Amino acid sequence: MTRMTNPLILKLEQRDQLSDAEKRALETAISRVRVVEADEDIVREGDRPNESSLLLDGFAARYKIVSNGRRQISALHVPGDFLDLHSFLLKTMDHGVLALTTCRIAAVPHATLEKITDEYPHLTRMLWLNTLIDGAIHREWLTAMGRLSATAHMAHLICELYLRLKLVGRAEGDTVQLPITQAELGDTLGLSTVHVNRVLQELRKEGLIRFQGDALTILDWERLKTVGEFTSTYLSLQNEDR
Amino acid sequence: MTRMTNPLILKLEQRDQLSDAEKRALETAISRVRVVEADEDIVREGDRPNESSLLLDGFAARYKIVSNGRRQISALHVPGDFLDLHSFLLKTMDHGVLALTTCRIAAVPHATLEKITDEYPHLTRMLWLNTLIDGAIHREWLTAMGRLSATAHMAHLICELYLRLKLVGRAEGDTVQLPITQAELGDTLGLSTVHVNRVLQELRKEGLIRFQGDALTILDWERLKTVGEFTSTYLSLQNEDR
DNA sequence: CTCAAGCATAAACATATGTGAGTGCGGCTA
DNA sequence: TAGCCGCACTCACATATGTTTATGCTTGAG
Repeated sequence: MTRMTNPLILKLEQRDQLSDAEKRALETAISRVRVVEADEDIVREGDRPNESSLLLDGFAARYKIVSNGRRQISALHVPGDFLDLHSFLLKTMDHGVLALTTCRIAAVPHATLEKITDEYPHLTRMLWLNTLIDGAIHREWLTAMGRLSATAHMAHLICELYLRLKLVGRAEGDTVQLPITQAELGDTLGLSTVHVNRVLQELRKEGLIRFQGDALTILDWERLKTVGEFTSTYLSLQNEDR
Repeated sequence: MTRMTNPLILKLEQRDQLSDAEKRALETAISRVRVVEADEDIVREGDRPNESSLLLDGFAARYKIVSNGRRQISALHVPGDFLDLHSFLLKTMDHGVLALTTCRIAAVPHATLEKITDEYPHLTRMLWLNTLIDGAIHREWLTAMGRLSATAHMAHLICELYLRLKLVGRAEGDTVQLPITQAELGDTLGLSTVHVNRVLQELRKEGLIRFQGDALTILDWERLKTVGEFTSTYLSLQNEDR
């Protein structure tokens, strides 16, 4: 294959080996690729998709709007992530998915996923695993949101995003491109933009990060991890039989 | 069968029909039943279980402890819930599971689960669905925690627990038994016990609930739903082909 | 080259929720 | 029957974070 490796395969192979047949099944599962511009919806709350979206390039967020227009982002997605694999079985979207930047998105028909569950038990487990890691991240965010200070929470999120981006080859040394506004960070952490700004400045003043434009640089990984009480267990980065 | 229906089957059949063979496979998947006393750990953080725990009776919570001893509960479980089905594929527990009351727990060996994924594709999808609903609940909690007031968040939680208990036959009219302390509610909502107390009193004063001892009564479902901005979509209560 | 838009930043002030230290009730247990 | 313990509940006070409003970059459109 001359084409760049599918980032989903990159991500799954981090967790367990895939056979050639499984990789082929994944590659051929993609029915078409489309581009969604920044700030557009990729899937809407209430939709009943008959395919799931795999993010090939760009950043996306799952979100929900509550009464007075406030928004909560419940997941941030990087290349290689499925945005709504869960819609295969949950059927109705209980939240929307938004492109934070221009996104390249592959469609995987639910009929194909069903066929995979019939014919490839191990690959099925790997897709299931993929959604379980999403769930583990949700739990970690709950803990951070409920019991960490705003500063610690932000440090935690930065640690996670840095690792996840590195995993799919999106880090250059200690730097990653993170094209996300402070307002979006606020919606992710459950904070106001003003407080996001305060907290980022604190992390900068402490010499933990640099964040200029979209370029986020980790200046002191160990201390950042300590401040954010970050341990990577929940990301299941180990390669083992699944 | 003279034995009372397995609450897991009750729960799954709400979402899609199970064949007799699938039900039998589930029933025989249970290797043994044990009892765990209140306040004891059912699974510990760091464990690598070779079986998953199905809650037959009682209340349990997934939790995580952060530095200064603070605790966050990331999931509350009622009969019929799997407590750590995810450990089948995630392998290492990134959080603990605690019995809130005396619990009857069935063990389902991971080897049996693997066999199910090999032989029963539809049942596999139903188990996968089960973990996806856990994930949907996590996202809902994130939204409530990040963007709702403490009062609304509490109202939301009460709506959810009432529905989930009703679903497995644990409601008598508008009343459910909810044996959970205010401190535990605080660890669930990310609040102090003092504030939990304030918030519960407000809901009582508003005539929305009664909460005496363990008996929680919904006095005004519609207004409670409004206050908590509650919609049940995320619980996937529809029966459909999956 | 200019303007407008979006974004980061700032300061003053407001408030929801946390903290610490207690009281008192009800139910076990000896 | 007494005493203890866990738990719900209170009050006074502390503070992390939100709100409002404004300023000035930077960048892209025209």
